[in-house]
Amino acid sequence: MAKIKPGKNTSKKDVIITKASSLFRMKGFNAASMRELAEAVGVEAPSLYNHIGSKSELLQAICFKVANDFTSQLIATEEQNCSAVNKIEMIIRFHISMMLDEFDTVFVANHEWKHLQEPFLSNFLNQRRHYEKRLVAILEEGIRKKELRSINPYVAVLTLLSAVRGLEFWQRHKKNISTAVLQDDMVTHLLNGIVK
Amino acid sequence: MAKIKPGKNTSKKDVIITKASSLFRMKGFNAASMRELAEAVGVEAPSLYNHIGSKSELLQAICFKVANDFTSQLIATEEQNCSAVNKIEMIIRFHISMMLDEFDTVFVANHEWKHLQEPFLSNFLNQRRHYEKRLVAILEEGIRKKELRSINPYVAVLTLLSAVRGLEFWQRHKKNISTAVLQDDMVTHLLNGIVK
DNA sequence: TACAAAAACTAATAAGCGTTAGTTTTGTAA
DNA sequence: TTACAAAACTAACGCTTATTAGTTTTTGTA
Repeated sequence: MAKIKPGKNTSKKDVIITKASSLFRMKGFNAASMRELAEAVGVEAPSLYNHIGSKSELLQAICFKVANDFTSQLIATEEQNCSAVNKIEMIIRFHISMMLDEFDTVFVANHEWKHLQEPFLSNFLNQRRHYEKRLVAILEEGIRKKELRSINPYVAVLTLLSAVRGLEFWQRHKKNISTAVLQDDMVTHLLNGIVK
Repeated sequence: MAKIKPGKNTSKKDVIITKASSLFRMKGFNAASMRELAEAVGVEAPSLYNHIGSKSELLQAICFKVANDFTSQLIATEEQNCSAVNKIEMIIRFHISMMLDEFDTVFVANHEWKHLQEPFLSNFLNQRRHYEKRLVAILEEGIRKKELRSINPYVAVLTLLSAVRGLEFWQRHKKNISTAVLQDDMVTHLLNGIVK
């Protein structure tokens, strides 16, 4: 018997993907072995293949789950009837909460996408590029409407996304500051830097 | 004969480390093989061991070179007789220029330190933690002297460092914007966000 | 020109990898 | 209780890895 039973709405495949996210984050995709993953799941390595197709498939599942989550949220934000500044704040807050709530998967998508195989690698990069372009468009709108300083929107998007990504280092300081303060301080820092 | 000769002041070991930086950045430490590295250098794999001790040693050389560069510059900055805001700007600009001029090595130090072996792993993390604490101290000084808003200095340091780190994605846009504009825009964005 | 050291080479090793094949155990429903 | 399918197991394959051993070639110097 497996030591870890999947719950009612959680297939064993989901359990494997969750454990893989944690393992890939901690050791990196290449350094994490299927034998280690199997031990974390509570089975022998070959048994994993009753539920998944390959190691690569696990990375694909993780990366595209994250990519789709971000894209969906962006669409929802674009449809909102509010100022560009408000939209940017919503997006920043969403990124922050994803970094905190879906840490393992977001981390893996951010760091290990490199090891995706074609055509998944190209797909993933295209999706990310497309996402960034839509963020730039929102910033350009804000600049046009004089809500924002006339900075280079590419640089600003790069700065925003990278700053939020940096929450991967947050684990260490979690105890000292509440996540509410964290969110507000980051939004303040990043928005004040560009708002007129 | 080796295809690539070391120059006057460049030992073959230096050539190997440079090629390793590039390879580790592109493929990751684990995915990059010594055979690939040897090919890049222009020899057979075992010949590398006439110049280096191990693959791990290469990663150590790269990571600690970068760590020491940053620490040296921080010391020089701390000794300057100027405001906290000025110091922060100097540090931001140094980080940006390192990201642009020493791209491969900084990238590897940022992404692949995980694969350092003990005691090097602990050393590296301690050095980084120490570095961050000294940045926090500079920010605290700025807040105390009312140069800066009263934000949480840990959050601000995290935001600054992460934003600058994000320049690893810069390669793509290099053609569109000059590095001077880039530097100024980023400094503006990040400093305006915290300066009173 | 001869000698010594440096650095290249070929061949091989042990270990670990993802994965497959074939078999046995387990859980479910008739 | 029997039968079937899902999922576990053991054993093993072919491949790649970093690295070592032993040998030959190249290089610099006396």
